[in-house]
Amino acid sequence: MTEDLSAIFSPERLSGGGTGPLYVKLRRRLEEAVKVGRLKHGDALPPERDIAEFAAVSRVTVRKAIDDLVAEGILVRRHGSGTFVAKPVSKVEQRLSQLTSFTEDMARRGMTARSEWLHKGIHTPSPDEMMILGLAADTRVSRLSRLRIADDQPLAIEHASVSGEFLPDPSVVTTSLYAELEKRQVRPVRAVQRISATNMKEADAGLLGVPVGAAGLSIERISYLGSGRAVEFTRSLYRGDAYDFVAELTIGAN
Amino acid sequence: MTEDLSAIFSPERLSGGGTGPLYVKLRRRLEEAVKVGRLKHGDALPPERDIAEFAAVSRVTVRKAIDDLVAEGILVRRHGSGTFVAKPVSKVEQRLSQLTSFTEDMARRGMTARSEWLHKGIHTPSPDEMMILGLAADTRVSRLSRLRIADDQPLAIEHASVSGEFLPDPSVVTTSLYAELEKRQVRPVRAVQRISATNMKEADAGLLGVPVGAAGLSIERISYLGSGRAVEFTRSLYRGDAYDFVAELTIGAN
DNA sequence: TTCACATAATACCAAAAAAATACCATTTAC
DNA sequence: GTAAATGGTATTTTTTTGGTATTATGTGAA
Repeated sequence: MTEDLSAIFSPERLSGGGTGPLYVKLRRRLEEAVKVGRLKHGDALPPERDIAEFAAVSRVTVRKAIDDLVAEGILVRRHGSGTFVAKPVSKVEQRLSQLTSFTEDMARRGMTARSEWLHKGIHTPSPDEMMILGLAADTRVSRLSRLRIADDQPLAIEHASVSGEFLPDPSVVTTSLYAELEKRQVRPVRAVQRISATNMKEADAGLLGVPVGAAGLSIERISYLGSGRAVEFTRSLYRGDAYDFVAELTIGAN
Repeated sequence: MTEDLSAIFSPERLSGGGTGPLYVKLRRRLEEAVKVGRLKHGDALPPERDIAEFAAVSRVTVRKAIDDLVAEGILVRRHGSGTFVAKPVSKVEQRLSQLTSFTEDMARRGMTARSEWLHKGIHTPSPDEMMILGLAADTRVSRLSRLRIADDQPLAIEHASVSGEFLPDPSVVTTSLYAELEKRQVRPVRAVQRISATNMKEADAGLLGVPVGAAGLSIERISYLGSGRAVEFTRSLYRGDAYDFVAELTIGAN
């Protein structure tokens, strides 16, 4: 995408634009352009060389102006590709995204968390997985099951299903599924989860060390790419009190 | 079929044609030609090698331009045969409805079909709808329920849920939901459906005029945009024999 | 003065995208 | 069946773009 250089970077505007060093003036112009919405989230800045030539300053000066905005998280640089306006991350989003991490959740309650793997494998998708992840019958799905343990007490069973396209080999996952997906450039930006109460069946109750029929907290989560494509489907069963609500989770980019 | 290469791909038009990489310019030319009707549906594009030679670029550049248009469904490639302008989407949509349309399905069995609306309304999404359609809690969903009647015998109950984003006002739907979505440029290109048997509950059995507990055919369908985004979620309950399978429907582009 | 430091310019490095080349696989015509 | 035509793909080269080290300059404080 090509910006109108003159509107933001014209030398006249710079020379007349307030006080201080050149790079500060440039930074103010950029900051303003983003704030006003002249540069929208996702937009590419012109190449540094173009800005420099247009504003009649050296490229390093341009870079210095951009440096500050990158440090503030307003801009994002990608080597060899360009500089882009970052996506704003709201506080609500940050708060909600914390809900997905078992480890952090336990830490907030003053517990130490670990987990034991029950299963990692690649399978033909079940009808549910086909429906939810939008898979064809001849594709594969990676399944990961683990027992979540807090303070040496088993607390939850977690079953994750990921399209094989995004995670061909589940054995590479050691701690965080999201971290592994991130490595593969798969970045879910949004998740919807349902939390409800259920009575434990024998197998689950046994693993969690509670009597059959005890109340459990069932959490189903589907996470989506920016395109709307479903990436991952996780069913978790927690020991604990019952409540029921639906939360929308937006995971901040970058 | 031979096209007039110079009209679309001449190097002069490319060098002067706007900004950006070569393949973007080429793509714009092609897009324009199809939109204006210079290339009509079914027409063959010239071979990639010819376009490349004529436009004085490499074949891979031509391919990259075509890639995008194929992804958008505007062009179709056939290995060893050629690249063609895709049929207008209405035709494609028709093929989807051929596989899922109650009316056509009944016609194929020699029955005359009609339907009675049970409900049309806009609602806050249920947990299921939020999960499946990927909706936030503060969005809306259109629900359409009807009784499908074949040869004056009630045969099925159908509940459709569509994201309000795609269908803000369900009352405008008279016969075909897909036709209405098509009007709004919403074109699902893929659907996954699950068909299974169930025992009828009292309410459904009453509507369908069968005894409580009679076997019914439950069909759940989710249709997706090309991007992978879920558009519509339909649950149908048919009278009839029982079978269970998962079907994937891909809309062929030729 | 002279040192310290911020500012700015020059020159070169590295990653990514764009484009070109060469070869493979499938379809169609004969 | 064979050969020509056509789309498919892997590899390489070139160009574009951000990253960094080095040098020069100006300004204020010891």
